[in-house]
Amino acid sequence: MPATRKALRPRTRTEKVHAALRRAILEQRLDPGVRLPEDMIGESFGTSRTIAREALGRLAVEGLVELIPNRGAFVANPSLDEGREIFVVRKGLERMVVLQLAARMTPEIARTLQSLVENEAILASRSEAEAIRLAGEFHLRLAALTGNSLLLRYVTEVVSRCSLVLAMYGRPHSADCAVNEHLLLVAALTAGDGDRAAGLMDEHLDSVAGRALIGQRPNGDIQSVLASFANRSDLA
Amino acid sequence: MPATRKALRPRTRTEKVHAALRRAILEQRLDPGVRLPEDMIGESFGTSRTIAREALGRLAVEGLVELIPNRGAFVANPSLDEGREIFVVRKGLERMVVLQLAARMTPEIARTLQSLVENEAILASRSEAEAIRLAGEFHLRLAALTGNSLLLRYVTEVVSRCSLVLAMYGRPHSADCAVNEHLLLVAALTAGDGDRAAGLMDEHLDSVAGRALIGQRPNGDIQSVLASFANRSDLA
DNA sequence: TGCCGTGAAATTGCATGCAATCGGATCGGC
DNA sequence: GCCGATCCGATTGCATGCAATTTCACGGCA
Repeated sequence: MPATRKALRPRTRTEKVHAALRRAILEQRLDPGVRLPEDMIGESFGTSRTIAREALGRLAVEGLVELIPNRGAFVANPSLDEGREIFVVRKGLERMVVLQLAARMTPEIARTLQSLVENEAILASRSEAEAIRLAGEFHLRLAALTGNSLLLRYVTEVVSRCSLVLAMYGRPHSADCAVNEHLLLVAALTAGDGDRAAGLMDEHLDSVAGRALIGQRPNGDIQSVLASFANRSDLA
Repeated sequence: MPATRKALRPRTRTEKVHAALRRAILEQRLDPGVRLPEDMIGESFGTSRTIAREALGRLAVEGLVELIPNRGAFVANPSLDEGREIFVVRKGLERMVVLQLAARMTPEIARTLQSLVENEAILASRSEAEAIRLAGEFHLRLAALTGNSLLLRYVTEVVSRCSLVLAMYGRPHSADCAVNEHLLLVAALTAGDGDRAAGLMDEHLDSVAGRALIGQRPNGDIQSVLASFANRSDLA
């Protein structure tokens, strides 16, 4: 029974708020630089400040939130230079992913990859938020397939922050990934050609990052945004 | 005004305990798997459980502590497989470091590197804890010199966790770095030969990881260990 | 008008308190 | 003697309260 390993741990409120806030930031529902008062977050999720405070502290460790003592918490607001740094790291990490993957390619993984790109083409264009989420999803799946949990964690983080950077400095839709590029990549991977895959991945990421230019659009008030995320993370 | 810099942000107690605990774990003063009760930590640092709790939550995000809901916090206890995963990621990250560094080599950086290895040879063997700290220090400095703060953060994390892994599965002193290997590396770097440096770094890390074998030794009670760290992090 | 104290409101940092949950000891049944 | 149910102490999860700090508006003064 390889089904449920250790999955169903009792999640604490802190974990839920942490996860919900992360989603909200990564889906660009909370603009970079926006202030995140503890009171308001607690109120939005129906908890006390304590919970909000802990969640913010953890998000700060992840680099998604900036915590300034006695001043408050803010959605991370990376400079363009920091954005570039993040992309550099991402490229390095994703290179590891494809190399690892190509090295330990199996028919089963190959099949999984195939179905991945197929589904991607189908789900491609639904909602804006969905598109953003989907853009990173492929890369996350790839990382997950390496079986290296730390690598997955890091890739998750950089993919997240890259979409944040693109939200700030890219034009609209620049966070989207070209499906055909993914297709080429999968072809190289299933062929076990790690070097070629690494090259393709590099190009792919360059093409994503290359779209960085402008784009600015503020969101409405924070509370209404968080309300929708609070619903999703309702305790059963 | 007397040059009281405001650059020094006021550190919160949470941050201090967070940092102190991290040091304690990374210097192997707290053995992997050891339980970390909130009460005891708070007491050790002269704060309430609230602070200890927040610090533990943040350490969990960093992967240095495992947090089990309703059960408590434990010093991370990576399996041998997880240890290998961490080393894989570390090698990839440090490859980025040397490539970046070789690419943007300047006379000043070269000088810094030189003095780094020289000091290293001098300080090499003082105390056990110092040796452990020093082992990672060189790699951290390298990462810092890239100017990429995210890369630095990740390298910091993996170096930390690698020393933890070595504490568990390596023989004593296996966390130490060979100074002469560092010397060769610096030579390649200052020559701007990124590929060669990358190769050397790979070998270097393999030689460190290769020493993984056995080794087991529990530390005394937690409180006495934490006491020394509490002193260091006293608020001035 | 512009600048700089001054004070009040807002917000954070932290401690404490209480209910919920877990682990282990005890005890009874087989 | 071994195993499972039951209770109790220990510890966590979370909310609330209070002091400290920051922010911001106001008003005096040049």
